[in-house]
Amino acid sequence: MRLLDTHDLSPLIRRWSKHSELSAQDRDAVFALPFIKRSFGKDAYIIREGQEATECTVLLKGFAFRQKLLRDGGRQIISFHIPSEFVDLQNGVLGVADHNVQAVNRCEVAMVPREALTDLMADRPAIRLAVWLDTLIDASIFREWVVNVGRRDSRTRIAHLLCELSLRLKKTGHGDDRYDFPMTQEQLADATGLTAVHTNRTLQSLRRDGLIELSNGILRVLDWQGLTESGDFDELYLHQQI
Amino acid sequence: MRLLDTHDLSPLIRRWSKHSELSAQDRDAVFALPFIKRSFGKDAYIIREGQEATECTVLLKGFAFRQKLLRDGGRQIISFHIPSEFVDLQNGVLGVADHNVQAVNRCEVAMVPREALTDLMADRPAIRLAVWLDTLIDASIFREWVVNVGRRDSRTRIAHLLCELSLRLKKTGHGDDRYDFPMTQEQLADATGLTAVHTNRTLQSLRRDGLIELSNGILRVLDWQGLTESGDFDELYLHQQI
DNA sequence: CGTTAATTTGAGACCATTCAATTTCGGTGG
DNA sequence: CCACCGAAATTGAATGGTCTCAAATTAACG
Repeated sequence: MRLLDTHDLSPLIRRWSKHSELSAQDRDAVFALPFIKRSFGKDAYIIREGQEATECTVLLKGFAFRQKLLRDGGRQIISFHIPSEFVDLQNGVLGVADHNVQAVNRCEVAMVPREALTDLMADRPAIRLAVWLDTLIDASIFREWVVNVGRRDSRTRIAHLLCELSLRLKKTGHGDDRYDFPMTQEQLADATGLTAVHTNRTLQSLRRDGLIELSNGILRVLDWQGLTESGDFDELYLHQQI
Repeated sequence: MRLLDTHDLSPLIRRWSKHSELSAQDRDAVFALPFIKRSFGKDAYIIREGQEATECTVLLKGFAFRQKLLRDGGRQIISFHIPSEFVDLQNGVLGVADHNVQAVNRCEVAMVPREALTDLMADRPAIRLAVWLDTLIDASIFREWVVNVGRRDSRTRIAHLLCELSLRLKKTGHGDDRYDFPMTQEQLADATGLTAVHTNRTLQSLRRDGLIELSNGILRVLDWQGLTESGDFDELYLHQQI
C-alpha cells in the first residue's frame, strides 16, 4: 500500500503493528474504513455521557481524556489518550456512552461507524485480536488507576501518573525523556483524585528532588529510576513487550 | 440440551442469555468446553500476579475478588466477583496475570484452557459477542471504581459499593434486598481505599440512617432509594438493560 | 468452650482540603 | 513590540476528614 505513511489512520496501524501481526491485506482493509475527520478545541466535548454511540473515535492529533462528572460537580478523569489510540472503543458494542471524553488541547479525530469496525473485526482475525488487545490493555490501565487513587499517597500518585504517560509517549515515538505535556495541573488533579493546589505542591516536591522538570507544557524526566521508585511504578500492566 | 440446568457451566449460559442471543448450538458448544473444577478456601489465591496465564476461570460458587499489592504492603481490591462471572478473562489473550485473584469464602471454579475458549470465540460469533460484552462491562465497572475511590467521600464510597454489589446480586438471582454478603470490613476497606476502622464507622452511619442492615454475613437493603442517593449511584455503567 | 478472627470504640496526629490572595504564563490586539 | 487580559500556577494559613495506634468487645469455628 503506497500511502502507508500519509493515510490518516496510519498511526493506528503503526501502533497495532507493535503488538499484532498485520498482513498487507489487513492494512488495506483498515485504510478502506469509512470515517469522518473532526477537530476539537481545548476542553471541547468529543463524546458525552448518555449519548447514543454510533461511532468509534481514533485520536489522530492532540491529547484527550475520559472523565465522569459527579452529582456534586466534581470531576474524575479516568484515562488520558495520546494519538493513535481509540478513546471510546467500548461504544462499538455497548449502545450508550457511559462517560465523557474531552480534548486537552486542539485535537483531531477520525470517527469510524461502529458497523464498519465490527464488520472488519468479523472478517479479519488479526484485526479482531488487535482491537481485543487494545480493550484489554485499556482495562488493565483502569485497574492500575484504581490502585493509584485508592491506595497511594499524593506524591506516589503523581509520580506514577507521570511514569505511565511518559512511558506510553516514549513507546509510541512521541519523545524520549522530553515530551509535549499540555495537561494542566487541574487535570492532573482530577486524574489522581487530588486538588489542584495539592497537585501543585506535589509537583514542586518532585521537581525539588530532581526527578522531573515540568513547565510550559513540556515534561522532562530527569531521573527515570528515581521517578519509578517514587511512583511505585511497574510497567507490567501496560503489556507493551517492546 | 437435556442437562442444561445441571451442567457446571450452566450459570454462565444463564447470565449470558440476559444480554446475548445464544442458539442451542452455542449452548452445546459451551457445555462441550474442557475444564477442570477446583475448590479454594477463604483467602486462598486463585491466580497470582506474574503467573503465566494458560486458563480462564469461571466462578461457580462463592465470592472472589481481584487485587493488587503495593510495595509498602498495602492492598487495593479492584473488583468483586459473584458466581457465573469470569475472574480473569483478560488472561485468555494477555499472556501474564497482571494482578491477583483471591477467594472471599470457600469457592468453586471451572478453569478452561485459553485455546479452547479462543477457538470457541473464533467459531461462534454469538459467544464472541457475549465474551466481548463481559469484557467491556468489566472495564466499565473499573472506570466507575476509579471515580468511586478518586472523588467520593467515605460514606458515598461505601454506599456506592453496596449498591453495585446488591444490584449485581439481584440481577443474577442471588436474592432480593437480602443477600449473602461474606466480605469482611477489611475487604470493603481495601475495595474503597479506606481503612478498616473508618469503614466500620461509615457502615455504622449507614445503619444508623436506616439504609442497610449488615451483620453475620447478611446484607439487607432497607432503603434502596436512600442508599442510591447516599452512594451517588447510577446503574447505567453496569449496562444491564434487564 | 476455648481460641482466633472480626468488629467496635477512643483519642491524637497528619495528610490533604478549603479558601483567598498573589504571581506567572500565554495569547491577543493596539 | 509592548500592554493587556484571562487562565494557570503558586503561596499561605486554617480547617477537617481520614488515619494511626491501641485496647475492648463480639462473633466465628473447630
